[in-house]
This record gives sequence, C-alpha cells and structure tokens, in this order.
Amino acid sequence: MMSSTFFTTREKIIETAANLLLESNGKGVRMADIARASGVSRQAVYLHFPSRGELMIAAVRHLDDVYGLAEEVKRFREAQTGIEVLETFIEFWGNYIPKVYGVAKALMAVRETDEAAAIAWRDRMESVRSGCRRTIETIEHECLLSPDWTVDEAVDLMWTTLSIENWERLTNDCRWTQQEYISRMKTTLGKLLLKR
Amino acid sequence: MMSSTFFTTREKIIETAANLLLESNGKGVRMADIARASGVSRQAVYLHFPSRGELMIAAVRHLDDVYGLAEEVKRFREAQTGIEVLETFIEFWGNYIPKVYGVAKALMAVRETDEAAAIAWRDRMESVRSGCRRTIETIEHECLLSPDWTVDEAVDLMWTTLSIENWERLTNDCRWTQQEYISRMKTTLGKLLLKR
DNA sequence: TCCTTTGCTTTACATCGTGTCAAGTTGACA
DNA sequence: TGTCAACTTGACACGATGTAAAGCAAAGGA
Repeated sequence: MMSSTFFTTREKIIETAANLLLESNGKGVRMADIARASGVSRQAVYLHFPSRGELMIAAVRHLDDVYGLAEEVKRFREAQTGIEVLETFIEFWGNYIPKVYGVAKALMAVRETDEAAAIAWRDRMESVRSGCRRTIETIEHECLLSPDWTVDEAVDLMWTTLSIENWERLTNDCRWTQQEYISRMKTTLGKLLLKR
Repeated sequence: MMSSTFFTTREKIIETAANLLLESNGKGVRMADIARASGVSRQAVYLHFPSRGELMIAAVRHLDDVYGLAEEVKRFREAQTGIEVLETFIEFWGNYIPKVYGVAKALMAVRETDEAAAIAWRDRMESVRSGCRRTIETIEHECLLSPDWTVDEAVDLMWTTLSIENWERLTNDCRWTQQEYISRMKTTLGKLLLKR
C-alpha cells in the first residue's frame, strides 16, 4: 500500500507509538521504546514532539484519520429519527472505543501531569458530549425524552454512561463482549432516556 | 478528644496522609510532603510502610474506621424491601464516595504500578460489587427486576453506574451537587433495574 | 565543486520522585 | 551503665522525562 510505503520520520514515530500503545493497552510504553521501535534515536523523538503528551495527542489524532472518524460522524448525522440517532451513535462510539483504547488510556494517564494533554482530552470528551447533545435534542424534539430528565440531565447521563471508563469496566472486569456491550447499552440508554 | 490525643507515629502518618490526599484530591502528594506534614523524616515513613502503595492502603482502611463503614453496612443490611435496599445502598455509597475520594484516587493511581495496591483496590471494588449483588438479589426475589436483565447483567450495570469514576464525572464535569447525584442515581437505577 | 542547511546521532547531563543503605542520636527501661 | 527501639541525617541508586552540545551525512543551490 502506498500509505505504508512513504513515511516521514514524524509519521513513522506517530504510527509506531499508536501501535505500541494499542498492543499494550497504553501501559508501560516509554519514549525510549517508541524510539527503538521506530528505528530512530530517542532524541529524534524529542526533535519532533516536545513532550510525551504531544506525542500522545498526535497518536490519537492519527487514529482518527486511520479509522475515518469524519466518515463515521457523517453517517451518524444522516440518521433520522431519535431512536435511529441514539442507536447509530452507540454503535459508532462503541465500535470506536476499542480501536483507540490503548492510545486513549495513555492520553488519560499523561493528562494528570501534562496540561496540553489535559486540554486535548477535554476537547475530545467535549466532542463526544456534543454527539450526545445532538442525540438528546433529536429525541426531545420528537417528544420522546423521558419526563424524568431535562435535556441537560439527559446529556450528562448519556455522556457518562458511554464513558471509556465504563466501557473498560464492562468489557474487562465484567467480561462483556463487544456485541454485548453495544446491545446492552442500547437497552440501557433506551430505558433511561426514552419516554414509557 | 481522646482519639486525637494519643498517636503512635504510624497512626499520625496515616492520618496526615489521608488529610493531605483528601485536600488535594489525591494528586501531587509526595512521600516527602506526608513526612513533613507528619513531623517526621521521610525515612521514618518508609520504616512503617514499605511503599507508597502500602501507605495508601492503610489510609483508605483508616477512613473506613473513621467514617464507621461497618455501621453503615449494618444499616444497609437492615433495609427490607428491594426498593428500600436499593435506595439505602445508593445513599450510603453516594455519601461515602466524597469522604474517601482523595485517598481512593491516589490508590487508583498507584495501582497502575503497585501490585499490592491493585489487589487492595480490587478487593474494595469487590465489596461494593457484593453490595450491588445483594441489592439485585433482593429485587429479583420480589420479582421486581426488569425482564431486560439477568441478575448478573443487572449487577454489572449497577456496579458500573455507581463507580467512583462516574461520580467524579457527574459531580466535577457535569457539576451535579451531592444531593442531585444521589436523587438522580435513584431515578436512574430505578428506571434501569426495576420492572415497568 | 564547495558550502550550507536539514535531519538525525551520540553522549552526557539535569531533574524528580521512589525506594535503599548505613551510621549516628536520643530516650526509655532494666 | 548498657542496651534496644525508634527515629534522624545524609548519601545514593534507579527509572523515566526532558535538555544540551557537538558531530555527521546527504540533499540541494550557488
């Protein structure tokens, strides 16, 4: 494939970092490991990325490209009815999480100490949140929103329910399969958010 | 008060550590800080606790004592009907989280690298899980469990919904008050788990 | 062809936090 | 008086991030 033939060093590092993080679920991957696996010196990495945080950010953005985040979002926007929107969103996001989990986890970890990473993380979470908001507003517009919640409360609830941490807990600790996660999340959010 | 008058050095360190962690939400508290605030040398801390992880574990257990975890659990066991059990559990746990949040967060962080801490954490989470299981079984016994879930699925769902991470997100990011958290969790879990 | 720039390498070092080690101090108790 | 336990002091190892400086090698323009 063309796309894997021509690489700048920078791209090579990003791709390698993403792969290592994915393989190891984001734990125990050092800058030196990434450098070695990329076939460059550790310092070369710092020539391209001022800090670990910046590299994590680049890796996560790279995966957005690879997995066609933009495409997926378009598909989601084409959904019509509230329930369609809800289900499409759960499917899209639920399938997206495992693809980026390792890198996301590393970004989560580094955000404790790295302000830039914290901002990048918040930014990503906001975009998920706006997907939730769009969904809830569609439902509300069709008068299908449960009277137990205001729009804001429903958004908070949906956003929290679909958090990566919850996915992690349900698939790892509770051993739900990916299929089960998605179908049970549909049931959960349906019961929680929809009228009746 | 007697209880604050007589301290072994060990107790002093644990108490100081818990306070510091609580104040700072578990972030940026070093062993040296704990030592200084306890009025002992950094090495004295290592005389009592072989590692940071062990100290975190001691701190969390200490808070269990202070806040009378055993008492609370007893109250919860006295609840009768399924709905009572559910609501009592949400109230108990929902009020407990903020009291231990800082220390719990520190324990969560250290568990990534410290096996003993990881075990202690898993142990605590298992005890919450068994509270959830008891609740669900009571509900099931009264035939009030939603037909959408098996007992196991309902336990997973309840346990995940009540996670500290979710509490953190809802109270910090979504700015729910403690009151709101508890009452909305009752609504959420009621809708999710109960029949009809 | 020479020269410059660009991108990388190598080596060394600073920093920060955890955890270890060894020798010294102090006070209680026997 | 002597001994033991608890604590102090100061030094150090380690692992990871990040910085600094000097050198090298190839591409590209004059």
